[in-house]
Amino acid sequence: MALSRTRVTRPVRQPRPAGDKGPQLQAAKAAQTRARLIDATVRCLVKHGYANTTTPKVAEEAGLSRGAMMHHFENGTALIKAAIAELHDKRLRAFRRAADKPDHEVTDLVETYWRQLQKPAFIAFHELAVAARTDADLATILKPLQDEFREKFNAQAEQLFPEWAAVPANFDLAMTLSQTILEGMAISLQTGAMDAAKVEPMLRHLEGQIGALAPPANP
Amino acid sequence: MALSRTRVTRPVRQPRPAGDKGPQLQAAKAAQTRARLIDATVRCLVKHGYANTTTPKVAEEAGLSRGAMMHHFENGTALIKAAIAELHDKRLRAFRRAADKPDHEVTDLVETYWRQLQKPAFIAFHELAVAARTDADLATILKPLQDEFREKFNAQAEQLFPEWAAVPANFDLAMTLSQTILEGMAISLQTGAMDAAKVEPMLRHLEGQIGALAPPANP
DNA sequence: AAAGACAATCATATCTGTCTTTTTTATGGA
DNA sequence: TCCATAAAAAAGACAGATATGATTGTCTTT
Repeated sequence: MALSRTRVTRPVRQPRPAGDKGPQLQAAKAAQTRARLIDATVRCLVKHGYANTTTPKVAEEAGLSRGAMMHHFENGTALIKAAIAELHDKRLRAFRRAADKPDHEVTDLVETYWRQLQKPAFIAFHELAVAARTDADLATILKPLQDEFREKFNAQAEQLFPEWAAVPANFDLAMTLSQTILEGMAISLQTGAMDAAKVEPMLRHLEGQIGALAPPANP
Repeated sequence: MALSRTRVTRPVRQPRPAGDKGPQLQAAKAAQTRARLIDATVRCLVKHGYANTTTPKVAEEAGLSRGAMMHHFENGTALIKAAIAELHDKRLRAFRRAADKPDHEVTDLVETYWRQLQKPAFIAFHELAVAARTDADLATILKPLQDEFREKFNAQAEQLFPEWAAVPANFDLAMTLSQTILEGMAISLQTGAMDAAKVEPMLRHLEGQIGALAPPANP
């Protein structure tokens, strides 16, 4: 896809004619079509990788003509931006949903996040992250979201397990350790750099580590 | 770069005229030029990523015309193959060199491998690994080398620290743990998914973990 | 009738592989 | 020793393929 260099000349956006209530039913259809295109983009990211996620492929995946696609997204960059926002929200929603369940064990966080990492959203996001390393424009979009995710991730955990507040250094280490190991394993599995048989022992070891870092239990 | 689909029709290569001893000095120059092109390829992988590592860019990076380049490598695929082989050898050589030094501490392995992961070779290799996820031809080339590297990596460690043979399960876990954490951190740093300040604590924690998994010391 | 949704086509740019031409280098005979 | 010549190295030119953004046209909804 390779984001086209940011334009300097901004196309003038026509202000809505005053008194225009705007369309009603077509708006719903348009939103649906946009969603379809965004979904198709994510699927393409997973199937073909960022570099081979081209506008014709996305259009075909969505079952639309390229022209129709360009009607909803003025260019490929806009489409990618929308897909990134959708992925980001999806990751946050999945995480929040998991946090809303009662009876949290510390190891639940590990299991939950590990399951999340198996889903397409993470694969797609990693594709984007790798591409962003050599694509400044993409990095500009992605970086704040990465930071926000990590921030909310930590905040969520902090709120879920308040007893860890007594050992902030341990908390920090446990979080970094979990993220590094789980994400590292997910990527290694994807790229074939790791044997799937080693996953289970690693998960158990990580859980043990977190237990060792945990503050003394309240009786 | 996107490897072109493997050709079925092989261009006929003219056999060397009988009795031809072949060039002597030019062979050296050719090898040097080939090396220059391979180096340029690796630099391009690091600078522009796999997807944007095009034959014109490599030629420019090497200070050669594209025609000259195609003289040494019949197509882009051949160039990538050569670069992969070079990267693989480089990683193995660096590792073997480190192993040849005397007085090994267990933590030396951690430090040594971590330093290796900072070098361009690993970045380039990861670019290839990610691309290989959605490029079957590239995967075919890469997979055996990844396996071989991991195999030799483990064999090297096994030979360097024979006392671990007493606790094979621990050895296995320590190796996987080290590889996952270190490679995971290296990637996270590259993709901006991790704060550089967290690296040191993680390294120390990993070293502590390895110490805990180690067999009882010989008095 | 006006605007939105969708489709088809066009012009441009870039990468790729192949082919042809020029320059350099090596080597054997005069 | 010197030069003629053939092979290697390097450069340049070309056509095919594909992606992109923009333009134009058609049908449907409001």
